[in-house]
Amino acid sequence: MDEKSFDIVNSKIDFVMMEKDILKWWEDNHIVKKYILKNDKSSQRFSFIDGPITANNPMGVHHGWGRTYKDLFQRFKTMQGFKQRYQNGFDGQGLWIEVEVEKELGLNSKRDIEKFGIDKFVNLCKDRVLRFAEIQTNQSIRLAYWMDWDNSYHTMSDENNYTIWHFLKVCYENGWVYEGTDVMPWCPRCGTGLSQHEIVTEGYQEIVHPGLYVKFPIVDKENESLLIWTTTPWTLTSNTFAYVHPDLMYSKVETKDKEIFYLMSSRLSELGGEYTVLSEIPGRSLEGIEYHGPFDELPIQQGVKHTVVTSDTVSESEGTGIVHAAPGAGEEDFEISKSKGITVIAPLDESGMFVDGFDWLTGKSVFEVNELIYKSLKQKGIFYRLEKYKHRYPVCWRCNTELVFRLVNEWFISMDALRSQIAKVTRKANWVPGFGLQRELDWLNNMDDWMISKKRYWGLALPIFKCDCGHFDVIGSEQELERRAVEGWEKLKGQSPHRPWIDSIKIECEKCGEKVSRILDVGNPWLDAGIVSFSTLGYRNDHGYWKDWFPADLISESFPGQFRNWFYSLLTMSTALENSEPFRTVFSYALMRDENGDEMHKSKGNAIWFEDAADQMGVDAMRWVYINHNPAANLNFGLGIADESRRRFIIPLWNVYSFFVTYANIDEFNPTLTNSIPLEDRPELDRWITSELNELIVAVTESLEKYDPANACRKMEQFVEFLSNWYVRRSRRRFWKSGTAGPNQGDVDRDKLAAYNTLYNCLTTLTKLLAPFLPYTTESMYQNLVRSFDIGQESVHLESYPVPDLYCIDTDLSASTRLGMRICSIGRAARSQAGIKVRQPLQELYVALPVLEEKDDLEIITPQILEELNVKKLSVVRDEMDFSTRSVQLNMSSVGPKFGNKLSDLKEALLKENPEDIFQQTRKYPDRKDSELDPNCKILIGNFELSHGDVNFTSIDKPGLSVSRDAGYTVAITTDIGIELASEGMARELVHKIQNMRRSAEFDIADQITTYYECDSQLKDVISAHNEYLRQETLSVKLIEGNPPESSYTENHRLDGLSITLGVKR
RNA sequence: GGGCCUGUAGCUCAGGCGGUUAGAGCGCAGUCCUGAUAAGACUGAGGUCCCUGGUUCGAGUCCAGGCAGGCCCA
Repeated sequence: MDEKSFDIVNSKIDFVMMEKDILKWWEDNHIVKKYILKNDKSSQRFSFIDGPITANNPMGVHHGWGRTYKDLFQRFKTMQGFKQRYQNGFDGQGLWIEVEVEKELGLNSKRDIEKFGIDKFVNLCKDRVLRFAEIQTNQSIRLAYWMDWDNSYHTMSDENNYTIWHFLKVCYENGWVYEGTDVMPWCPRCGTGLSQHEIVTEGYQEIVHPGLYVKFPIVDKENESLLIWTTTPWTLTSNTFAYVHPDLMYSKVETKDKEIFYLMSSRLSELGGEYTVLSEIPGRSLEGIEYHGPFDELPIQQGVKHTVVTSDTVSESEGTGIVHAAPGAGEEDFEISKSKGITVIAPLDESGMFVDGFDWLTGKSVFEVNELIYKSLKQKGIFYRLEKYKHRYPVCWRCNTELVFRLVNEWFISMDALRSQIAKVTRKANWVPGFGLQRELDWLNNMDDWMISKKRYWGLALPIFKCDCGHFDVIGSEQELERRAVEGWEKLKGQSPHRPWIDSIKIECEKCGEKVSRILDVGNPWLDAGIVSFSTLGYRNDHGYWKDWFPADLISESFPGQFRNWFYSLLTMSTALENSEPFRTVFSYALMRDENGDEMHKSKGNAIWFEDAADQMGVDAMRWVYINHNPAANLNFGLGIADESRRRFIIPLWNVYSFFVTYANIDEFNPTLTNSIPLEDRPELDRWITSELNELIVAVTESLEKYDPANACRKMEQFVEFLSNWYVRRSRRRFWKSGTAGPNQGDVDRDKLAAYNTLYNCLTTLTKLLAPFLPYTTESMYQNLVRSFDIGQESVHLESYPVPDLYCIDTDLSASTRLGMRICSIGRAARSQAGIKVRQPLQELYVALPVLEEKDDLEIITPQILEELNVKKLSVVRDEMDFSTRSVQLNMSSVGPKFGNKLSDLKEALLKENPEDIFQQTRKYPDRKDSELDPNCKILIGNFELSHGDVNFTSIDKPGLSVSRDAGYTVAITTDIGIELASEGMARELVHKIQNMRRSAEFDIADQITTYYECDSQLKDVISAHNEYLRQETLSVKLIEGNPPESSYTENHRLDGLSITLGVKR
């Protein structure tokens, strides 16, 4: 005899503790390793490429969201038998890391770093990355994110950097790499330019600047000036021209003080005092006018001729309509100066200090000169007016320093040749959600050339060697570097290809033979992440392997930002190298907010740390929240929502499981015995839930394959609701009743065994179906349900994903059951309306259906409705006149297409008819009261001829019944309770009381008892009439009249005003 | 200024092809259950489906134009 049984399931389980136990069990038994090797021999592959996580801080819950998706899809494919790589990535080069290390060291400028030592600094950056990579790894393991953690890639790895070199070499060979001068946003604190990517969104703040009005005296005209306006007084030092709109009108005005100003007619309100307009001219008439610059006395301004030019970029909405231009300090000014060939003065060094040639300003910071400039302007008599001006202005996204615009030399990849090609490649990928494609194309259209250089320390060493003769070279590999190195190779040997070690290398210029050094710039970090679909797959050294895994079947990241960052760099690099899409599907999702919908910020205190969340809500509850959410919408996340998901889904699931185990042990159910009941021999309730289960497998599999996991969650919640609130509830008595389901085949109750077979199948299938979603809960259930009997795989995560058995799907049964549930719901409403509780049996239930064909559906489910609603008889009412007055409606979906625009005439005609007459026209034998529907009937309404499907009948209830309606269904119950029914109701009430007493007396569920009663004769009659029933329901071997003995558990009760003393004894 | 997304119950959100009386969860009100029990179930009250116009016999759904919010880019 088999001694095995299920472990008792605690229905008040502490999920967090359970998860920690499971986690330890996985570790002790090396389950992750086995999972990763599970499909090693499989010929099917699924290539997921991980977007590297910045290893700079511990994970927050928002990382958990994205990583849950990554894990979900990989687990799903694993269970389906696909071989995968499971490689996680860490992003570790760049300014993010530098800034944190600077903070740790208390450094505050590039000079500080250089004094500290670039080599030490860079090593500390590497250390920091490794430190947080380890922390994030452990956090991810807690999330049950199953990756090959010993094989994570780092963007700072030699291979990653060298593969970027290769990419740059290809760009170079195509002539796409160039050094450009540009005026660009620059952070004086960090000493580096910011790329377009970095400031477009996060990088703006409302800042108050001076709004300064200055006179530019016109050469050779007494008292005549252009009036200009600027918010950056320091740029006046580098003014080389001014510009006006060619077509808009400008006014020449005279003030009280006899000064003459030129400014745009629509901006005259900028003038302080009274004035007279002398004349009006279009802007182009001002073109060529020469004026005295505001800082002509500075050495750097010597020989600069200042003139007015035109440009249609001049705004009518601010300033004076005459724009002062300092092309060395303003983007737009620079563009215009380039096209007109005007002198450019670049005033600032990389820390924002004035360079030589600015006399008393030289060496002063751009942030400390405003007052001095006002003073100087006043001395020269050209200061006009100063006010405050509030506007959006770019700041450094890391340190919040106001950016300045600065003329710099930077390195770029030209996008002109690539742009349309990238767009083609972009269209080949499947974007989820769909609008992602449009977003990406939009970005590509607007994208300038890609600036790839940064004047910092920790990052990709750009392999560009630029000679004084003007020639530059790009090195494409470590071998090429070694071959070409004429100096410094020994300094790099044994080090990673980073600054400062690589800076010692010199090569020989191909053009002039001079020794050439590498430019000091490091690379844009999106190069680092964009190359991973090559570098991590052995593109350079194992091309066959790369071909096996490229392009990725899936990548997944949050979409804000990634269109212009990772998605963009992946697409660009893949297009340049292979003219191929780097991924087939990109699954992206929105932003996480706090529970109130506010942005999470560390400083605001509403950010949630991953560990706190895991320990408070449990990982599975978190995961369910994540997956259950529409990824395209922001997720408002918090403790409350996780609790809700646990209450709504995980606990009901657990309770069903706990219920099953409780009774399965009592009845010695053993899943390994071969005595299971064939499905076709099981009751329809079993066949129904099995049908639903198989439909669920179909739906969940489809949803995951379509990357719509939230829909899978909805379906599973619906199923568990069905399982718990219909299947188990309706089946309870089958589990309670006597007889076993165990090994003694002799007294096996077949109906009971069928119930166990069915529920067991539902639960074990669910654990597999849910394993990718809730890895802990399903493992805990699986170990008990399956492993307790030494069957199945070692872990649920080593199982195959369930495959539907389409043969089991019975849509008619499904429709019947749903109809039954609906009728019960309406019936309960009718009961509650009449104030009669379900325990009181009632005589009859009348049902009227909106569609007569549904009568067949109803028949199968009728016994269950009777039991559920506790009524003796159910009648389908065709003639609703028994309890109501008839009315008729048109069935629009069938009558619409038939009659089209004559429908309003038909409606009018219908109003004139008697609904009862119309009803009779649909009957086979109109003169007989219970006549059936005539399927071929013709209904005449006015001039219209309809068939029975074109109309629906409904009715209004009569007294004597309690009637309730919903969605076209009408249900009526009889409310008369005769003596018989009342007695039966009281018997039920007694059962209920005795069962409560069993509990209070702390008897075991299966204990047989003796029950004593002492009461008046009316109740005695009830008890004797229902003696058998009472004993069965309460497991009472004997039912004894008389006062309960001392040893029994005793209570006094009142039933319908009658008193009774009850005693129960084991 | 251009592009994209969103607008449905007090809150968070579902609503395949246009079709009879628009759904769920939470919250609220009331009731039940007590052999899944620090759970659970049921019933009820909540809707101008952002507005206007159009197409159609029929629009939450399709089209156009607004309004509001969000995102992306000038």
